[in-house]
Amino acid sequence: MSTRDRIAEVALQLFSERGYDAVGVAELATRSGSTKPTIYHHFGSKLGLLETLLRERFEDWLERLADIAQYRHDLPSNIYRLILAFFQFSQESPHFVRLQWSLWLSPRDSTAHAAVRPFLLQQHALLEQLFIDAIPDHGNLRGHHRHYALVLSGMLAGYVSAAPQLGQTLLEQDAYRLSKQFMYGIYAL
Amino acid sequence: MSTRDRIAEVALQLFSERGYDAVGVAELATRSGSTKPTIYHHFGSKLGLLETLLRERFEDWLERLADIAQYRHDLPSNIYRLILAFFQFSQESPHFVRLQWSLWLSPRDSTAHAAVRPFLLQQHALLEQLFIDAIPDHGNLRGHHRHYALVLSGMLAGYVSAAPQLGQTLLEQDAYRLSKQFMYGIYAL
DNA sequence: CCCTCACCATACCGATCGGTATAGAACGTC
DNA sequence: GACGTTCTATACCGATCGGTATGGTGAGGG
Repeated sequence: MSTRDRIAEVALQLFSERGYDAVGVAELATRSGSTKPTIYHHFGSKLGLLETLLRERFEDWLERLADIAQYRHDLPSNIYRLILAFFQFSQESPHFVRLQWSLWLSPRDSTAHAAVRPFLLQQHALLEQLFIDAIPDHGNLRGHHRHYALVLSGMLAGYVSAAPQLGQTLLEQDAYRLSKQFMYGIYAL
Repeated sequence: MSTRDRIAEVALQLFSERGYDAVGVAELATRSGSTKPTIYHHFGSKLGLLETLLRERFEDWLERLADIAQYRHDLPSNIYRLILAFFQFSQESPHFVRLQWSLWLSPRDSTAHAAVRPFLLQQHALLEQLFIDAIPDHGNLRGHHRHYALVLSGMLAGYVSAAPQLGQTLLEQDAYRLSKQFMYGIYAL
């Protein structure tokens, strides 16, 4: 693994564990077995490091997500597969997932929030679009696609981020339960 | 308003807007029309200021919440009133609510997260207890009280925090919709 | 052979960080 | 009138912050 990639990985881990502001460039250098000049050689600045990190990770993830969120006249299947994907992804890359959600709710005017914001808006837009596309088959979604997108991502953020803290693991069975719960919540309204 | 209270208020606002780490004590002093020595006189340290702030605000809020979350054999009413309370509270004290949720998902090992953690665990416990108490009347909650508490607080955190960012306002009608959606999600399982 | 590029090592920069020392002003209470 | 408490003002501390300067090594490609 290249020095560049080692730096990015260490940064991802430390940022997700202690927060962007609380981690100094000097520590990133030593922990990745590298030096400050090397970091600035590759990423230009501390913020550039964060942005690069997020961009590279989000590219793959948003591509995956776009496929899963593609409406195919079976909304329950979409919802289930979405939730499952988030669960699996947070087991593949727990640091990245934790970082993304923590930055999502992090203070509006923080440096770090500004860096994720565009990606999270894209992600949110994918969810909204799913609900918009499903309107012809599910009339009671009309006018409420934003509401449902918010609820879904809120549910996911809270569940995925907080569950590990409470000793709860993310199982397929939970994904199934969540999707059922969410869908029946739609049918009923 | 006393100097002490002005400091606390300014701190609450700045912490919620830019984050605990990103706000210096010097700025808190000037913005509250006071000085650093005064801040240290009242709160001992920057962290002490945050802790005091959270403790005082959470005392009232958790008391309110405990009353609302008291099970009275009408779970839908509990859920609706809980959601409504969160909506109203985030209009009364938007800074505090934003701060609390952002710290909830903030990195596990950050200084600031450690300061809210006990309060948020208390809050979570109130929700879990509600679902536990409702088991005799709603058998399908059995074994899943933690699941439902997580979903509810996740829904609330995401909705309350993200909605304003997307230009969505929090209306009573949304609270009603959320509670219905949540309850039907329970009935169905 | 030479140039570029990825990298290392050390040392430094000015600015800001959290926190304190010192000294004194305004205040109500005994 | 002495006293504790709540402040203000100024100046300072060592440590750490993000970022840079200098000077170099070693490998790959034209």
